[in-house]
Amino acid sequence: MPKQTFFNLDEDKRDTLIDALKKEFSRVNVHEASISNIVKQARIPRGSFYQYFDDKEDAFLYVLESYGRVNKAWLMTYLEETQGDLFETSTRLFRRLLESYSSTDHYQLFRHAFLNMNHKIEQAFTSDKLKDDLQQNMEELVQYIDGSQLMIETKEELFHLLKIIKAVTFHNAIEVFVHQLSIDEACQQYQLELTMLKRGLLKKES
Amino acid sequence: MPKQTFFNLDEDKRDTLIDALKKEFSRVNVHEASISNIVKQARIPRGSFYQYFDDKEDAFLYVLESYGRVNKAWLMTYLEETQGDLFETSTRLFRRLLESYSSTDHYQLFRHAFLNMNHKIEQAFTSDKLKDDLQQNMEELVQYIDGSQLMIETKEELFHLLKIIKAVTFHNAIEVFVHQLSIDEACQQYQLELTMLKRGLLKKES
DNA sequence: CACCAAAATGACACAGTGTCATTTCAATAC
DNA sequence: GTATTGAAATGACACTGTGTCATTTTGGTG
Repeated sequence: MPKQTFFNLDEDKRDTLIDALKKEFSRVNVHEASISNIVKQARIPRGSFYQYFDDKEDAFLYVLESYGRVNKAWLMTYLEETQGDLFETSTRLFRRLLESYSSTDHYQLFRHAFLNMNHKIEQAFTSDKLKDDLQQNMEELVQYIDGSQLMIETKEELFHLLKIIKAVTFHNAIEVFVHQLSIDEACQQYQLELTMLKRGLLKKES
Repeated sequence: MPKQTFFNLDEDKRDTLIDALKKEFSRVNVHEASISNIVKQARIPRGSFYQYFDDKEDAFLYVLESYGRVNKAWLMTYLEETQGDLFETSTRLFRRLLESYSSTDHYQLFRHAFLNMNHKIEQAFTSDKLKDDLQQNMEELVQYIDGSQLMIETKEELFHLLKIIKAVTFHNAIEVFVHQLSIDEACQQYQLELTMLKRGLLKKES
């Protein structure tokens, strides 16, 4: 966490600094990023940097955090917007996620943020806090889903369904961010895979 | 890639060096690892290190590579052993994967290798080389699966099924490696999720 | 034994981090 | 208007670690 001094900074100066951070962390990864570049860009003396942050890592995490909030928001939206068709919602949000990450100057950083997100969401998913949140939303959610044609009955199962969807989401997103798959293609694949999930793989006795 | 000099080294010396690399890269992550430590441990002069490797990264990738082969092997085994029940096979191999990664002195390194594996396998999955391999194995595989009770008919679908399984595998493995979930619990979850996938989520008209 | 290429060696230049003694600033008291 | 004081700013510098390179050693060959 940045030090109090950082938050005491007047807005202009802080913004300049944040911009410099984003620029440098977008240019290269954390370890190649140089504090010297940052302070040069932000036009602050070297010592000041350490007045604001513990170290490079600290600054990086701070910047990352701001994108982390996007993810949190995404997850929340996900839970809130999930009405009607769970799968349709997923596909829509998947596209939105990809597009929001793509339409930015700081692609590197976003990419990083995204890869990092896995850990974050993973944490969220395993943290007691979110489990509680889930528990609370569960009742409602289960209503929706029970109302549709899905075979989800217990909270346990819903939890695992979300986990599977998340896994598929993540892996398709990786293909976009790491392997340059086009968003359209990714969405198409994603949809296909969700359909398979929905339909299941066992042959119905006919 | 290490330089030729490295491969010319007599076995003893090379092994000592490799041990030193593993030790250092197990202790901390690549960026915290220090070449000074490595050469001290391996009792070679600093300059020699650069005779063998371009830099730290190069040495790291070399060591990682050796574990990478485990993954490749896993993937191959996966494709070969997949007979009878695809899902049963997956569960068995999932456990084997976790256990092989856990039972080692170089846990850090393994963890790293594993997280890295995602990229690797991802590459493999999107590389033309493996796609060709898959194409070749597909015909056979489709026979097996067609023979069982699964609704997989086209190569496309099989490809996506493998992708989904991989995604679920990876995410459960993460819970073990990053979030310290026990292997038994992970396997249990994994099995449950595969069952959901198999069964599908749409209510059958009854 | 002379010669040569490949490999070994370690001193050193260089880059980048984090510290710290000192200075500046701004708010409050008198 | 001036003194006081704590927070913040500043940049020189010590320190750590990387990669280079001129020099030495080694082992093989004519």
